[in-house]
Amino acid sequence: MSKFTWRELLDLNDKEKAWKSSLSCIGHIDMNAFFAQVDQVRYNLSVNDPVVSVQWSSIIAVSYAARKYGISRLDTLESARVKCPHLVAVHTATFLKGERIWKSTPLGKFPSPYEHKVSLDPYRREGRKILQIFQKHCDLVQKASVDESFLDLGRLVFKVLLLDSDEVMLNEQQLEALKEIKAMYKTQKYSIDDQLPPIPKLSQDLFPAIGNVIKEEGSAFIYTDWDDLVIAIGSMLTDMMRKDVFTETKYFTSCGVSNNKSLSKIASDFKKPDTQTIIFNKAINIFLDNGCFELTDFWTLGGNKGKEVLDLLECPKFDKQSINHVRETWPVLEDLQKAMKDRYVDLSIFQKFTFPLKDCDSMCLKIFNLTRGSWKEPVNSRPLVKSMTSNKNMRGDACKDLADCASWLQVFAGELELRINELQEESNKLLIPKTISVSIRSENRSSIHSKSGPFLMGRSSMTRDEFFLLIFDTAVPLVKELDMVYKDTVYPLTGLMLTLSNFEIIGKGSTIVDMFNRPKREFKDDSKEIKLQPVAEKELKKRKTFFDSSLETKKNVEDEKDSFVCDECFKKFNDQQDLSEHKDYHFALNLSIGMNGIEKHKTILNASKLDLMTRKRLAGDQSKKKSIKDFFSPKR
DNA sequence: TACTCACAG
DNA sequence: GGCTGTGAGTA
Repeated sequence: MSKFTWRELLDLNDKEKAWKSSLSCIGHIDMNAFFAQVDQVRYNLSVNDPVVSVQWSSIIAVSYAARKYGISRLDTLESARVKCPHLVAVHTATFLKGERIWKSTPLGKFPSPYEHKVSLDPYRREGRKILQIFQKHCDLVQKASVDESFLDLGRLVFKVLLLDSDEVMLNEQQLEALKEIKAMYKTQKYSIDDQLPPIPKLSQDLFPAIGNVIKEEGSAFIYTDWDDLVIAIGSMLTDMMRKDVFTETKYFTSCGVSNNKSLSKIASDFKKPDTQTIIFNKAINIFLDNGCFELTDFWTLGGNKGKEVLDLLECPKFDKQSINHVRETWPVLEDLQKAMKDRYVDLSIFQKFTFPLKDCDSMCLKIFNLTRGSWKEPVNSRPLVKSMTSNKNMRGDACKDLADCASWLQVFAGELELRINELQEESNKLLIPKTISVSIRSENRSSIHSKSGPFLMGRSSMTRDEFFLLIFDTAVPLVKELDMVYKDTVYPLTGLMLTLSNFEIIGKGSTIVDMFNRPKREFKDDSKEIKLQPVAEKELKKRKTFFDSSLETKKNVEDEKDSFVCDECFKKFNDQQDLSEHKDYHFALNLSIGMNGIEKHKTILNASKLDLMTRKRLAGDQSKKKSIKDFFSPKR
C-alpha cells in the first residue's frame, strides 16, 4: 500500500490545495544569462558568439559563450575585451533625451549616458513571450521576475495519472501501467481517505525522470511511492515546456523540480545552463547537505535578515554547514524557537535587529521547514502590474535644472505609455494607474525626495498621445514642487524617477458595476480606446483648452502653403534640401516606431512638439498662440 | 495617502 | 553599478 491517500492525489487537481498536498509538484524555470540570450537572438548572432549585454560601460549579462573566457558581470567592457578580443558587446536599446520612443542600438555603437536613457523593453517583451508559453501549458504560473517563473504542475500531473493527457503523449506501455489507477478513479472505487494502491510495476522504467536527478553518490535510486512518480512526471512536463520555449524562441533555460517553491528555486540554479535538476522527496536532505548551499541562499534570507539569523543561531561560518547545523541541532521546533529568542534577548543589548522579538517564532517555523526542504508556499499567479517606474541615474550635468527634468520626464512618460500600451494589448486588459510619483536624488544616495499625487484619467476616451500627455502633464507640477523646495541643494541631480502605481486592472469588454449596481464604465469590445466616465468640469476645461490650442497650432502651420513643410510634423523649412534631410529623420523615427509597436498611421508627437510642450508646462499655463507659432518656425 | 527601507534579479 | 520591481513599515 501507498503511504499517501486518494485525497492527497486528488488535491493536485485543485489550484488552492495542490501546493500543500504531500504529493505537490512545483517547477521553477529560469532563463540563463537572459539579456545576453535575447541580444544574441535579436542581433542574429550564433550561440557560440561571445555576446555580452552592455549598459553604458558596464556589463549586465554574460552569455555562456563569453563565460568561457572568464568574463563575469563584474568586468568592465574594457577588461572583458582584454580577456576576449573578439567579444560581441551589444548595448541596450535607448531613448534619446526629449524623445518618446526607444531605438535599438546598432552593433558597435555605444550611446552616451548624458543624453540617453536605457530601455529594457526588448527584454521585458521576450520575458512575457516566455511566460505566455508556460501559461499555454500550465494553469498556475507565477512570474517571479523578468526571467523566472514558478509553475504548479498539479493539474498536469493529475491529468497524466488519472485522465488522458494531451500535454504528455503516453506510449502503450505507459498507458497500460496506469490503466488500473485510471479505472479506479473513473469508477470511483475508493473512499477519499483510503490509501492509494502501490505504484504500478516498472514505474521507474516507464516514467524515468528527465534531467539531473539528485541522489546519494554511488547508490541506486528507487521509486517507492506516488510522490516519486509525481515528481518524475513533473520533470517530463517541464522538459516538454522548456523544449517548447526553445523551439519558439531559441532560448535556453534551467529548471528545478521538487515538491515546493524554495527547493525548486535553488535546484534550478544548481546546474546551468540548459539543465533541469530533479529533487525527489527522499533526496531532499542529500541535496541540501551537498556543501553547495547556505541558509542565506534561501529566498528572503539573502540580505541582512539572513545574516542576523546565522548570527542568532550561531551557525558555523564559511563552510556551508548552516543548513545542516540548524537541522541537526534542533530536531524539535520549540527548541529552535526557544534558542533563538534567548539569544535575541541577550544580543539585543548590543545590537538592533531587522525584525522584532515577537517575529522569532514565525521566523523559526520557516527556518525549521526550509532546512528540511519542507517549507511550502502557494504558487500565486500575480497581478499584471502593481507599479511601473521609469528611472534614470544621472551623471555630470545630465540633469542640472528644471528644464532638464522636464526633458527627461518626456522620456519617462513616453516609456511608461509605451509599456502600459504593450501590456494592455497583450493581456486584453485596461490598466489604469491611480497614483503618480516623481522622485529626485542628489549627490549622496540617501537623499531622495519624492512627491506623489492622484493620477486622474479624466477624459471619456483617450488616444495614446493624450495618455502620454496626461502622464507628462501630471508629472510636471510634481517636479516643479520638488524643484521649488530643493532647488538650492539638489542640482545637478544624480537620479530622476517617475512611477505610476495603484493600477486598476479591468478586463476589456467587461462592465464594471459601481456600488449602486449601475455600470460604471463602458468599453467598446473592438476599440483600443480607453473610455472612462467624465471628471470634474474644471479638469475637463483645463485639458480642453490645451488640446484645442495644440490643434490650432497644427492648423496654423498647415495654412502656410508657400514654404517647404514636412507633411508628418508640419515643420517649416527654407528649402527642399533641408526638408529632405529632415525627412530622413522621420524615416529613422518611423523604423523605431514600428519596432516599438506604435502603428504608423497614428500620429505621434515628435521632438519639436515635445519641446514646445515642455516650455509651455514650465511657463506655468497656456501660452499665447503667437508664441506657440514661433516655436514651429525654423530657427534660421 | 505619502514616504522610506529592505530584498531581489 | 544601473535599472527595475515588490512588500512591509511608519506617520
